[in-house]
Amino acid sequence: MNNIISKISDSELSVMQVLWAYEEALPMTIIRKSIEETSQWDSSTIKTLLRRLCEKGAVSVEKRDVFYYRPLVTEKQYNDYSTQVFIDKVYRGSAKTLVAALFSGNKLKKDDIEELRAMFHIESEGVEND
Amino acid sequence: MNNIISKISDSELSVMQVLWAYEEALPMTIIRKSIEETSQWDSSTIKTLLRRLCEKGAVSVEKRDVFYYRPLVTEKQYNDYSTQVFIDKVYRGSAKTLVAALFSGNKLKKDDIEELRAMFHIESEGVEND
DNA sequence: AATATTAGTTTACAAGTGTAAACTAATATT
DNA sequence: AATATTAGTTTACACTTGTAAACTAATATT
Repeated sequence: MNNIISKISDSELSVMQVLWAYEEALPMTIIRKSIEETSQWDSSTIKTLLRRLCEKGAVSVEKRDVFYYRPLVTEKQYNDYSTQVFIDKVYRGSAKTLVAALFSGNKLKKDDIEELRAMFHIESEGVEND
Repeated sequence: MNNIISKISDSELSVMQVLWAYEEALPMTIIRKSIEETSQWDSSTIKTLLRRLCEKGAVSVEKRDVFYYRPLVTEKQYNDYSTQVFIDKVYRGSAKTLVAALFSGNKLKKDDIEELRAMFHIESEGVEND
């Protein structure tokens, strides 16, 4: 699975994100229209990306009247894995260092911090981890 | 600058990280020895990576008895920028969503959370941001 | 001095990526 | 029915990346 995830390229990810945004398998038409809203890729490009995603095992196709494409990797799986890879690469594995950097770089707004503090609070009272 | 950073590849990053780990410009000898501790790259590979980093403007060379290599991008610049790119790509720009995911995925240990809570606490009392 | 090691330069080369054109076959629109 | 649009397949092509070999020149070691 992680094997599959690590092969998804940035352009391919954009296509996956469209698939993740809907609940059901999608035909080209929908994918194309959805992507046209934010990018100017030729439909040819989208077709290539879908084909590559299928080859990599990240998407399956189902023949109905037309092909329907369905993600085989969930967004959470992708996000969790690629976050870990990113943290290992840039922050030598320390999630805490990353969060501290976000905080001191003002990437977290006051409201965000309130929310996170509440989360952290519940956790530190109710659960033991590590 | 960001332009330069976005061109640094993963392998090249490993070389940058060696340069960042020292204070002064470094000759090949040191770089090679330092990298040998953790990877089995041929010294040829390291030379190629250094050359590419110079071409990209991420490293400068200074001729003394032998060439000395010096990073032109700081680790903080790199980390900040690449973190932003990552968050934009995966978390649609929301640093808070990323932190929440780290938290609920147990990537933060109890001690980390304590530390971060303390950080957040000071901030939310002392400073207004956004 | 002869040999081994290393720095630096040039060349290589396959795999992956971004981006698409060119076809064919089906479907929709006038 | 003729034409336009679209889905799907095949082919393309330059650029980047990981990884190094081959060569030259300098330096160090025996």
